[in-house]
Parts: sequence; structure tokens; C-alpha cells
Amino acid sequence: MARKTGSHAEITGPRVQAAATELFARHGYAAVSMRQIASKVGVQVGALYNYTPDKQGLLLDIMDRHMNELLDAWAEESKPENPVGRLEAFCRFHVRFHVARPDTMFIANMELRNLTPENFEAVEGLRRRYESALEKILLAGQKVGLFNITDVRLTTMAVLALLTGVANWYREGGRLPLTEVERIHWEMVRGAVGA
Amino acid sequence: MARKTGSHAEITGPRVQAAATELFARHGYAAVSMRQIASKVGVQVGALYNYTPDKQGLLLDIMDRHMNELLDAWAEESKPENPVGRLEAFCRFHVRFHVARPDTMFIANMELRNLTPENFEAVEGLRRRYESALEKILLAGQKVGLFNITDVRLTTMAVLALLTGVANWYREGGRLPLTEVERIHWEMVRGAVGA
DNA sequence: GTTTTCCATGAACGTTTGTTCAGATATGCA
DNA sequence: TGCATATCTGAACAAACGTTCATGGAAAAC
Repeated sequence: MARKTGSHAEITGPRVQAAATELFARHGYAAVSMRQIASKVGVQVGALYNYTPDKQGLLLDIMDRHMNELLDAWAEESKPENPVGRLEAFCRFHVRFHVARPDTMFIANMELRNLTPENFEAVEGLRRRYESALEKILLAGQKVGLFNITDVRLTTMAVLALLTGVANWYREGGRLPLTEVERIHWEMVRGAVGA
Repeated sequence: MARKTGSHAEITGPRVQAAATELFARHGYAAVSMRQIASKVGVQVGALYNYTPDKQGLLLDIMDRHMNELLDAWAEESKPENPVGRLEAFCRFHVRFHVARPDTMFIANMELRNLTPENFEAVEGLRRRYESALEKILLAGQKVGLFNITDVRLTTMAVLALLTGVANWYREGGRLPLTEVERIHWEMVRGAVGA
């Protein structure tokens, strides 16, 4: 029988994830040691290996969870059929999602190169699925003449770069309310794609 | 007297820089060891210390050189007085410059957190100077009603994010010629700022 | 031809790295 | 109360880390 109360695993486990996430985001995967993570959790190094097979496992878990939450959240988002409305929904969603998770977003964008080849393949696959969600919107809008886009692939990357940048500087309780930040980004993207 | 021929320093020095740049760009500063750099140069570890006081010095040198070359190149760029033409010049310049230097651009964007506090301050100062070059253009255009911008600071960051993204995927000899990539980016920015 | 200068070697240093594991501790169940 | 199990400690491991330095050899200067 699995113990309920007094079982530390269900408390320590998430705390390990949280500590790793914060430290990886701040200093980078390669610059963080297992001992630093353990110290942040308030535990000895060896105890970490009850929750991950190795350091790489911590990184994979963070990135995999982030991308899956991203894809799931977009799937459940209510979005209009027409390309312009759909693009607006995407922009607002993307900004909202990433502003709420600056740490995992940072890791997902910066630490791809620190994944082992097979782990990279898995995460990269999820990333491409998300990219193609945007690409399909741009393509649909281009086909019916709503957007003015020379190269859909290039524009996809550019729009994502523009939108993702927000998490690098936005801080909660900052100068602008979130809905305003959403709106401004949507207006910029609208202009960039000629809608 | 400085020796001319037979002096290895003037050959090995740049090769150390080049090796460090390539490795830092590919794997990240923290993940690269001095021994890997030495091995790429074809030299023993100790020899590196004829060319840098320490590992941090290599990183600082790369970033400092990159930012100074960027600022100098922009200063010497011929640019019209009117805000729209000036913004176009900036966009084309930025794309051209970064596509030509993907490695140092990558390092300059990703490794800021691996600088010691004082080195960070120095490089960050240069980065802000470059940012403010763009910000001034946007402000000037906004003032005379040529641009439609809600928040200049936010738009500055967003435009830079959009433009800088290009170096992440553009490869020489790719699908699109460079001038076309320049033009497309300029058109996107033009739309984004409502010009 | 001798001296001087430069640059690289190769070994060593103390520290830190990721990971393992036997044993201690504490909790839930009987 | 005592047994079983889940979790953590504390120490240890070999390997790799950044950095230093005495030594050597080759080229430049005289």
C-alpha cells in the first residue's frame, strides 16, 4: 500500500522539479550542479535520485511537460474559424501562456542543445507541432487573401520570435496590464502579416 | 622588439578566439571546457593562458568585440533622416549584420548571464546603447505621426526580437537570397509599427 | 655562434562534478 | 509493540574541471 500521510515523496518530488526549474532558468542547465538543486530543496544530493534517473532527466521532464501543457492548452482554447480571429486567438494565447511561465518558457527555448540526441528529437517534435499550428493559420489566411505574406515559413518563425520575446522582459505588476500587452502584440502581428 | 615571422602568437591567438566562439555558440559557455577549446586549436590546455587571463576572459572578449563591431557598423551606416527610411535602414542593417555572424550573435544573446557582474554591466551598457538607437527612431516617427505605436519601449523590444530571430534559422545559400530576407523583415516591421 | 625572447609542453594542484550505495530514520500497518 | 516499507543521510568514487608553473625547444637578435 502506498503511504499517504508522512510520505515525503509527494512533497519532495515537486519541490525538486521546482528547484531545478528555477535554477536552470536563472543560470542555465550546464552551470547548475545537482548539489545546488539539493541544497535549494533542503536535502542531500543522493536524495534527488529518488526522483530522477539523472540530471538529464530533470531537464527532459521540464521541457516535455512545458511543451505538452502548451499544446494541450492551445487545443482546449476556443478559437474562431476565420483566419484573422484565429490568429488573434493564437497571439493572445501565446502571450498569456508564456507570461505566466517565464521560467519553463526560458528553459524550453534555451536548453534544447543540452538534451541528448534522442531527447532532443522528442521535444523538437512537440515544438514543430506547435509551430505548425501557427503556420496553418497563416497559410489559411494567405490562401483566401486576408494576409499579405511573401513566405509563410519565414513569417511563422518571425511571429513566434516576436511573441516569445515578451517573456524576456514582462514582469507581473509592471507598467502595462496583461490584456494590454496581449492586445499590443496582436496589433503588431496583425500589421506584420498585413491583415 | 616584436618578432614577425615565426611568431606563433599572432596565429594561435585568433585561432583560440575562433575555437571558443564556435564551441560556445554550439554548446554554451558553461558546457565547454578549456581542454575542448585547446584540443580544437591543436594545443595543450596551458597554452591558452598565453591569450586569455581565464575562461571568463574569452567570453567577455567575444561579447565585447561583437557589441562594439555592431555599434561601429551602425554608426557608419548611411541612413536617411526621415523616420521611415531610417527604420528601414535599421532593419536591413540588423538582419544583414546578424546573418553574417550567427555565432557571436548567438553568444551575445544567450550568455549574458554567464558574465561576472562587472563584465555584465559593461556589455549590458553596450546592448542598451544599441537598443536606444532603435528606440529613438521609433520615438521620432511616433512624434510626427508616421508610426502607430502604443508603447515605444515594448515595441522596441518586440522589433528587436523579431529581427534577431532571423539568425536562428537563416543559413547561407538557403531558400531565399539575403536581400529578399532583408526586405521581408522590413515589411513585417513596417506593418508592426503601422507605417 | 651565442644569447635572448617567445611560446608551447606536460605534469601537477585542489576543487567540483554526476552518480552510487550501505546504513540510519521515520512512518503506516498489523 | 513490532514489522515492513519508503525516504534520506553521509560517505565514497572516478572523472573532469580551471588554473599554474617549471621545463624545453625553436626562432630572432646580436
